Amino acid sequence: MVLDAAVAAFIEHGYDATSMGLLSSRLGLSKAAIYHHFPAKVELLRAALDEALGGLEGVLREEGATRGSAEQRLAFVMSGAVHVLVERLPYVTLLLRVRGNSEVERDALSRRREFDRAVTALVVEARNEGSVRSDIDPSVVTRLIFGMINSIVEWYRPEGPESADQLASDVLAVALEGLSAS
Amino acid sequence: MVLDAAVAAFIEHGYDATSMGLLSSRLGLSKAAIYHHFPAKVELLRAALDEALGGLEGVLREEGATRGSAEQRLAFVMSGAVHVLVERLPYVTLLLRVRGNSEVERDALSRRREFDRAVTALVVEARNEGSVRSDIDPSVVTRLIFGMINSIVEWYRPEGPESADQLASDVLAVALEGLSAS
DNA sequence: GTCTATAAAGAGATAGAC
DNA sequence: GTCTATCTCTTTATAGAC
Repeated sequence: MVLDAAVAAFIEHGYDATSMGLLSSRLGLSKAAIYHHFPAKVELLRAALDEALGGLEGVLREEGATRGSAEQRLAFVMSGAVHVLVERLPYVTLLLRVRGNSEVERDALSRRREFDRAVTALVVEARNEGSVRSDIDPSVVTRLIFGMINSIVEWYRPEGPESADQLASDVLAVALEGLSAS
Repeated sequence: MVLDAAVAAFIEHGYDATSMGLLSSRLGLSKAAIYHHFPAKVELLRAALDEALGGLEGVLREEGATRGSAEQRLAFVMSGAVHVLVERLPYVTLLLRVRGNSEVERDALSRRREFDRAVTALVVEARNEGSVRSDIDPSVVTRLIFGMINSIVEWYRPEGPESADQLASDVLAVALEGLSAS
């Protein structure tokens, strides 16, 4: 598929630095043939980012994210984010590289910030509930935890030894209990 | 300074996508003037990456990283990495964006992997010592913790409310004890 | 140490044939 | 649905004047 090849190239070289020429030679197609499928380079980016954001936003709409204690909902969202990240790895990887250099990128950043706000609200709830530590600013906690989760795109490979479920469980353990023994 | 302006532009647009023309207009200099200071675009990248890697490698050479229990040395290295990251924020940010698309980038990635290996060895030591949990693979633990630390470049701003010392202490707390209350 | 001018190559995108 | 050919603009880098 054209989109998957494009996303792989965008990840390797960055969106701006990926030329339609490089893309066409990777696909074994002419540049004109790519323009038959997508009207402009930026539409490839838009489609990929929407795939990633749709997955993350979907987690917040699931029942596990809206029912139960704040602690349970937070754990559900963290685990759900890990699963989306693994299942849509290239798309989420690309999303995390976006810096806001065009309208499409700024729209994606805005949706991403909305997701962050929802998670921070959940951390605040869990904190008021007494299940999350109250000695650190909630937005710092959210950023650190999602920094940990998002960093998975830098090294996780689906064909490797660790399954998505195992990874999600490891992330939850380290995030909730830390790396200290017992 | 030419290098600082270049690094800021590389961070915003990506190295490959930053043209010497953009750089020259930001500096208020002609392109030819930049070539008087640096013989090629890639030398700006090399200088910036060396600044970041030198800082991280320096942490491993300090006394706190070579003396004391593995637990103490690991905490020192984590805290030291946070401080280097804050003090050399643009350089480290650029380092973390490098993907290995040229010889200079591959050299930098290789030095970064060497740093990672040293930290993983420290985690293994701390684990054998009984101070780090043994139910999760040490290289996964290292990647998650440094994923958390490295993600700081995405949001930390020196002019903000949190000092580098406060941040380092928050990171150590979340990394070691997790986000759960008590 | 900085400039203007320019070379040579590559960019995104389109026209029109098949 | 894919091609070749082409347009126009921008790219890295250099030459040579001041």
